[in-house]
Amino acid sequence: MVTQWPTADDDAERVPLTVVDRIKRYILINRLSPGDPMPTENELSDQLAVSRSRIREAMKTLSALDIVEVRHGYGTFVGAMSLTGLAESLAFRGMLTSHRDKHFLADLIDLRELLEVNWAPLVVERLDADTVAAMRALATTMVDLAAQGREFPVEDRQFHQLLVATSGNALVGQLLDVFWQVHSLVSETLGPASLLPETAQAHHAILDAIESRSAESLEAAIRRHYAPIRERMRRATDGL
Amino acid sequence: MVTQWPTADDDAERVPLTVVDRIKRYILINRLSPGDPMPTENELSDQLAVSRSRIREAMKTLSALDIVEVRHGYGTFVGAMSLTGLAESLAFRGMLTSHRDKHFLADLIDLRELLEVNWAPLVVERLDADTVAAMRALATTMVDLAAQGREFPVEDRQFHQLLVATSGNALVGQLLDVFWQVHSLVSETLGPASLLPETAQAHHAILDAIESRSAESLEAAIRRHYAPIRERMRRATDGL
DNA sequence: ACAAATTTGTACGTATGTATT
DNA sequence: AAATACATACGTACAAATTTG
Repeated sequence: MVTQWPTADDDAERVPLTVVDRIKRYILINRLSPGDPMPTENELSDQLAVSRSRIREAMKTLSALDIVEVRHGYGTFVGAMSLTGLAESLAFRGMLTSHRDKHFLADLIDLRELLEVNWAPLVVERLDADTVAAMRALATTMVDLAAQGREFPVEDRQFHQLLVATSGNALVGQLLDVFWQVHSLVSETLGPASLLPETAQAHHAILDAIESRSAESLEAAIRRHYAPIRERMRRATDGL
Repeated sequence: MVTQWPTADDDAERVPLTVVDRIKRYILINRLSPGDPMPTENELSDQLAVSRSRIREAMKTLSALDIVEVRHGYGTFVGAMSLTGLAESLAFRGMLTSHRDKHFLADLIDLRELLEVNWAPLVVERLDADTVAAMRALATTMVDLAAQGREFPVEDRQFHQLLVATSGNALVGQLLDVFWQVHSLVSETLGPASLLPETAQAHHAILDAIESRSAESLEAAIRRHYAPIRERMRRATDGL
């Protein structure tokens, strides 16, 4: 097995592995995949020779990182190792510090824009008509909702997921989705939404650019999409 | 049993908040900052009317996300909400799946390169001479170590931290550092390092480009820096 | 340097709630 | 509908670590 484990040189300094690490090692050694069942807490308690409470506390840690997934009354399974923990941590950080630290949301928006813009050439080249049609429907729904003064989080999130899916980089897709969630949660604390129609319309503009097959237009459209979002942020943080 | 959760100041909730959420709410409401002391486990157990084991399990979750920081025998404090949880989760995902899913490390490298390249113009414009000198010293150390066949993780990490610090985007700096850690950990499982001299020398080339004040050269130098890293990855995954 | 006090860490037993078959 | 397997919850006792006097 690849997992390096006490190789002669560290028996003086040898600190016993934590329960968390031993459970991780169990998953690694047994080559488990996401979704595979883990031993029950009682079995782990026996195998690792620690109490149930210790196992449970370790499972809470692993579960927070989505390394395991606990299904109440049924069992524990290897998790998908998604970025839900990052979302939770960042969202809390944003809610706690965005009053004092206006950079946080700004940095987040900059990152979102940068990552989306970066794949503009690829998107223009590869985005297929069906996906564009689906995105067009979402954009239309957004405009309708905005006209009624309603927000459109579900549509917006899915739109951006489809946009970045073309990149072929799964990690970026997951990261951007996390940033979307964090932005959505934190911006709620800044008061009611504003500039809804402008934001909704910006999605149509993005699709127009894609259909015009111009990477430059797409980049510009994406940047324009973030303008009203930044403007809203500016208004909110100015009023401190 | 369920002893109705008795905090009188908020009762609009249909489904009772989890212990984790109630502790988060405590931090939010009391406007605590990272480093501020939390109540002891016994106090929280009394205040929230749940057993200490429950409190401890919630603390494990919060601690995994660095929302609280627990110090044995001393107390619990509000955490820095760093990205350590992300690093742990991604590193484990990489170690578990990189054998089967070669995209993971590739996506990670692409992201690192993209983020560093993006701020090349700013770096060329703003990186001060002192920082460049410090980075030069690091690069020289790297070359020396490489010549002895030794690796240089500490120097490499610090080099890239200094490089991206210029961006002014703290979030990007933290993310890149996480990616560095994950890459470092996961690539260990691919076998011994290779192409060390090339990689070390690439850092000098980056500094040369910065001193030549050309954003284009810097971008090219950064991309060349990642070439031997990708090459090593290719060799490792080809041998599956 | 020592000891006491405080606080988190570990263990275990028992009872209860919950999802699946 | 019942049985089973499993996670959730509580309480107590003691161990280990850290600060403070």
